[in-house]
Amino acid sequence: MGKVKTKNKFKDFLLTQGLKSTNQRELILEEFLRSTSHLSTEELYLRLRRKNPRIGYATVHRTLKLFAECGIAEQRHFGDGQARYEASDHDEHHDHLICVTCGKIVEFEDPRIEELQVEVAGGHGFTIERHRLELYGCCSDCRQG
Amino acid sequence: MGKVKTKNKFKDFLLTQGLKSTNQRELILEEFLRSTSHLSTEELYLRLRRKNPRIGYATVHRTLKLFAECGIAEQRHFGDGQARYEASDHDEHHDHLICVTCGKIVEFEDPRIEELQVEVAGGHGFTIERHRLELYGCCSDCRQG
DNA sequence: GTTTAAATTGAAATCCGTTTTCAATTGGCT
DNA sequence: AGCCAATTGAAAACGGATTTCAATTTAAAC
Repeated sequence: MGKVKTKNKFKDFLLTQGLKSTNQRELILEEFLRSTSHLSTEELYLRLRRKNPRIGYATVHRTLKLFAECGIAEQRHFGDGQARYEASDHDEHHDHLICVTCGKIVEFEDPRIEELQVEVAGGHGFTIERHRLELYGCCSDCRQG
Repeated sequence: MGKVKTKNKFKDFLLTQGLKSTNQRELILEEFLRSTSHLSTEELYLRLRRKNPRIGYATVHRTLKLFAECGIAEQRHFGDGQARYEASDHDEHHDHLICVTCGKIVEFEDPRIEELQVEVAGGHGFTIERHRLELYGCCSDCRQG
């Protein structure tokens, strides 16, 4: 989803929910979209502080939750105890490869795996609502390739 | 792995690490093995309290970490913010189906998925060290089947 | 069986990310 | 401009994990 489209979606969301457009919300969305994804609240907060010291952690936190609620961002957990947010492409789901050495996060998608998941779940009488697949390992850079 | 074997493994671990065999550690392992897996520290602590009020949360916490270190238990996170521990079968890895309605946790294993994971990771230059696959959905009981 | 040094215990304190509180400020309507 | 509700940010509260520390227990030495 393009940046402009995302911004419009957020604006619409605010309108329909009776919420207000504020300078902070615009700045936070701007920075969120500018940055490489998978940012923690803390990281985004620090980036914003550099440019505009008059912005509070609580506001960043609340705004990220709004993004998630509105559907333009998704919350993730990669086991380091921090919540991270990524811009959501929305229609297409993807999974993650995480380098345990440098922390790099790569997104991937594989329909064959998805299909098998549905099959396996069905075999246990489950219908899948969502899933989480994370592969932890070592990237080529860190294997001195 | 049988209970007796597991207990021996833990005893060996304590010996080789210069740690001590204590009544608490025995009680905790006993209860851990008795219970259905995927217990949180809190849950295990409460169960132990019922039978023996003279056992502290900190000790349960520390002992579970010892179990993990020793290889007889594995720590898991299913997104409710609590760490859970399950007895490890060790050689064979498995993944989880989680019912979002009743919380039931079912283990499964699928070599075809594992294989595809290795393939996909390789395609991105990654070697896999471990992975996490969780399918969240609704079980047949909860679909009033 | 005593002694002794080191490990263990549990209550309470601390940590750390998340979330809430609340008085002051701001947005957006009339 | 004036009003009311939403928003903000600093600080407090929260919740699970972890550590501290004095008292206790273990097990090896005597």
